[in-house]
Amino acid sequence: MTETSRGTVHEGGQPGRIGIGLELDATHLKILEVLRENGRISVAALAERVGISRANAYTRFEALRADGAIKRFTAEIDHVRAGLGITALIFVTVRQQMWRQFRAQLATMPEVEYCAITTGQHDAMIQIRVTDVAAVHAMVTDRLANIPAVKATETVFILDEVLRRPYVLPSDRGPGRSARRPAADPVGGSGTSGASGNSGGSGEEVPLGMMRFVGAAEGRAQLQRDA
Amino acid sequence: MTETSRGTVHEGGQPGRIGIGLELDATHLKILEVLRENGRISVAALAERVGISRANAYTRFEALRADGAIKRFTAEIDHVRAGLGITALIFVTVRQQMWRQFRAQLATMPEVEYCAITTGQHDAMIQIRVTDVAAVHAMVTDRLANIPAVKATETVFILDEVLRRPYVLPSDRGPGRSARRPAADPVGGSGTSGASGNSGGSGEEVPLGMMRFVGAAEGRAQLQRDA
DNA sequence: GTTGAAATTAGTACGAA
DNA sequence: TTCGTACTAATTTCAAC
Repeated sequence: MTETSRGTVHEGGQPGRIGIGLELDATHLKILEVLRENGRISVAALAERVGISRANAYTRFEALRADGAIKRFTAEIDHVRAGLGITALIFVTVRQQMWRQFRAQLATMPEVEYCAITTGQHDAMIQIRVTDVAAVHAMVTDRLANIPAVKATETVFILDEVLRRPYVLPSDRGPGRSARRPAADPVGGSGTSGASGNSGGSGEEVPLGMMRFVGAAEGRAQLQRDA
Repeated sequence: MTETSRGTVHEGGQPGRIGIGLELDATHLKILEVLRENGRISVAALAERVGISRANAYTRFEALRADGAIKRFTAEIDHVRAGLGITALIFVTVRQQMWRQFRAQLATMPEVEYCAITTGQHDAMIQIRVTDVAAVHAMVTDRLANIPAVKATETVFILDEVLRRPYVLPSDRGPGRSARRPAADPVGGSGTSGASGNSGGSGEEVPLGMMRFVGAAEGRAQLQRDA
């Protein structure tokens, strides 16, 4: 995989605007912490739980929303009860120069809940939720296989979802740690963030160098525009 | 992998109570649809958008919540802005009979956002969010490798998150489709839901037979109790 | 960044269709 | 069941400090 998503696919969006839009302090993180566990809490109650005034809470709440630190509020639904009892992961190898088409096709598949571009053996991983096993088969052999951008797939079933946290926050690692300042990690010496000591663990491959990580916001915006 | 999560690990929870707790009709699904996109909408506004009375909306809203069809409300946070710019997937091979320990250890790792038990080459997939690449390395070699239950790992970086839908619903596939009644899938003939025609697609392995799919609710409850 | 008071809105209870 | 209305409690907004 050589061509990732950046630059080639994302023609929209200001290229310069990547970094800082709002300095998140400890109070902001505390707000996010509460909101992540109870997205329907009133701002008044939020203020009380965080320990700030109502007006302050409103200001910060709006700032976080406007800045994009809070993307949206959503309800977590029990897919089994909603009728989608089967979950599967499909690892896709994408033909070069066809990422745009691949993304466009993805947008037309409502059973896809999540899609990420990855390093490693495959190029992308998609997670689907469907009603029965036959639907997985149909998805892979009929819908995905018919996309020219898809070179190969590998499917795996999810037997159980052990854990899903509503979006991890840096404050989870311990109190008094501001965002944007990673602070010394619990390891020993390798604190030279970025492309520091890697490879050699338990068989992971970490091709450092041209890796431009994540940047989920842009990718998501792009796709949602197509959808 | 022989021992999945069911029966061995989940000692809590009523075994008989798996299925129906509430018949979801079209109105219920419509409510979920709205709530999934705007978890903070007022019940009054929800009623208007769904086309029912406020009183009815309150009743159904509470029913969905009590039944568990709505698990919780949460805020989607931009992890990059929150200071967690690196996302990685770690595929783990777990030593037999040690699932319980593996789960317990997972609960102590705040950087883990998601964990699912899978079929295929590996036994579990976990998704982590951290501040830098070094933290991934530390996670894999120090924390995971030191768990006896972990036999091997394989790490992959997420370069871009193309799509994340706030929980897929069956109604996404088309209007007028009730839950719990899959209806004929858009494929041709293989409508014999359950263990029907599989294998032979593009290289996926589907070991049917003893597969007991998903059941996410129980697993999650179990882990959250430990955390 | 905080407090307090007014206006609006949300949540509840009840009777009728 | 679902709807409509009236009542009560809470939240949001806006003001001055």
